[in-house]
Amino acid sequence: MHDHSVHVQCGDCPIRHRAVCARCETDELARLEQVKYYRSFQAGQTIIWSGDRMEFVGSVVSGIATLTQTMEDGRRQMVGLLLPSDFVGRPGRSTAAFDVTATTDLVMCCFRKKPFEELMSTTPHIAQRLLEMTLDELDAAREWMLLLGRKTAREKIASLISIIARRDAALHLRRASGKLSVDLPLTREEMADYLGLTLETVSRQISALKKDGVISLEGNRHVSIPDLDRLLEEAGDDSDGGMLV
Amino acid sequence: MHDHSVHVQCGDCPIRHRAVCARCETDELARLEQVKYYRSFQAGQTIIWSGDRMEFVGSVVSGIATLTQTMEDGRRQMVGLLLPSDFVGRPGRSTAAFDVTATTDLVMCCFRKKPFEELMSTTPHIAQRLLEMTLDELDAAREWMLLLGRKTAREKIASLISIIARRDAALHLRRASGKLSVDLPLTREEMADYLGLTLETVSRQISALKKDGVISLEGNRHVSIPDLDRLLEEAGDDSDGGMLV
DNA sequence: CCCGTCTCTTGATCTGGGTCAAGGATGACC
DNA sequence: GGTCATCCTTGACCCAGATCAAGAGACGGG
Repeated sequence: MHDHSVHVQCGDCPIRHRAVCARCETDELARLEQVKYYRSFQAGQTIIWSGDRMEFVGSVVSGIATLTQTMEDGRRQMVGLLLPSDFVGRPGRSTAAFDVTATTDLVMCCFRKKPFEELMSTTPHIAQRLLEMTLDELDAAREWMLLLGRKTAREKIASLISIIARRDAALHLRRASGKLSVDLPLTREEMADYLGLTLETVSRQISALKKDGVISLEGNRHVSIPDLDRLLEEAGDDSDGGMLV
Repeated sequence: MHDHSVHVQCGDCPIRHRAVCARCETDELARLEQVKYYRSFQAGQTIIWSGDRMEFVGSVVSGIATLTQTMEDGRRQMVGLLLPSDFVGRPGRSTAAFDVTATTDLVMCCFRKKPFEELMSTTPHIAQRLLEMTLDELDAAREWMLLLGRKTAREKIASLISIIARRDAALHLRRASGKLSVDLPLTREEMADYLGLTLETVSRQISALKKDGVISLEGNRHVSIPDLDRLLEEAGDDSDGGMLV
């Protein structure tokens, strides 16, 4: 017999806590537990190729993965950035529509798709939670579309930094810890793929923001933000209120 | 007592057929029927402003609506194009994230949000169908991101025409009717907002595609496509197979 | 039929970001 | 500490698409 409270805590598997377990019942958990497994990937390794048959869904436990789309001539656009606790996979679809790649070493908590779908069809909470998560992703994708279609290179960079800062803050529940700083988990090239720019332009605009005192760098990947409002203004977002800190 | 078969047909209300009724039961339909109502909008009228409280969900019965986002300085990006049978609204959210505007005269079939959500929580099929629709939208948004971030103006125009042709074909179940032709339901400016371009560039690229024989125009809004494969090639999509015709 | 309003086209010019090219840092490994 | 590979920066130049501007259709209303 499973101990309910242990399962609600979910150990090192965020999906069960965040996506599935909120108001779970013991036997559902037991069934989930039976089909759950972990997979590790090395930095740079492709997890799923676009068009592949997908036989699992899951969530990121640690590390970072990206969702990208590539044209025949090599032009590449990132269409999703997966941080720990983010969900991957589409119940009801048999093939992947995009490449999923680990950009750092990565651990995922996976569920075989069939049993997961069966569970979903018998447990309304799961479908509802997934719907909520998918709607969040859709909103994020639409903000991203504004960025890609209408923002300048400088605004794109400022937006990316504030997006990462926000997700970071949400993830670590870090509160008003004085100075705000973020580690960029992406190379310049990955940022370029995220933003629809070239890596040279990314580099130039980061240098420009640094020169203008909007951000400062310690090493290539660590950014401090002396004035968050200033950064948000540079990002061209309409007032974002107290999302951060 | 409701006649089940009538409700499965759904009369003039596509949501009930497409989103809700697939495997419905009589009493669910009766409950839905009680909270269902129609609203008409004139061309150009704003249906919902971003940030507004949203007290209904629904689907487009006839006409066309757009989802747009606008920056303070007026730069504008379309982030959704709603054709008949498309769903609007986010169960679980209280405020709208984007402006919804009728670009033609429009009829929507609406459901008050509260009862719809209650129905959703008691009827697994509804949440599952909505999840499926939302995943479709997310896929479309991600294709759109590739277009916005990486395609040239010419590719963007060719993509837009093929997207509209595809949706049109799906909608009207039109089969190999000889020559392929589409009505563009958008002004040049709306196309520009869709594609992240200016209206002048849209006009120029349409002229160029016409000059090169990829499309031909009858009037400003009606496009014929002599060679679909040629158009898809211009759009830069990797092989789309027999999605059309 | 004329008038005003929208929508669309086309031309001339400008510029943000792409492209090409050359190094400079950084860090892992021997 | 040296070597190699990866990542990043900066400069010079160019071009696709934006901007500014003028005018041509299309169309509904009086």
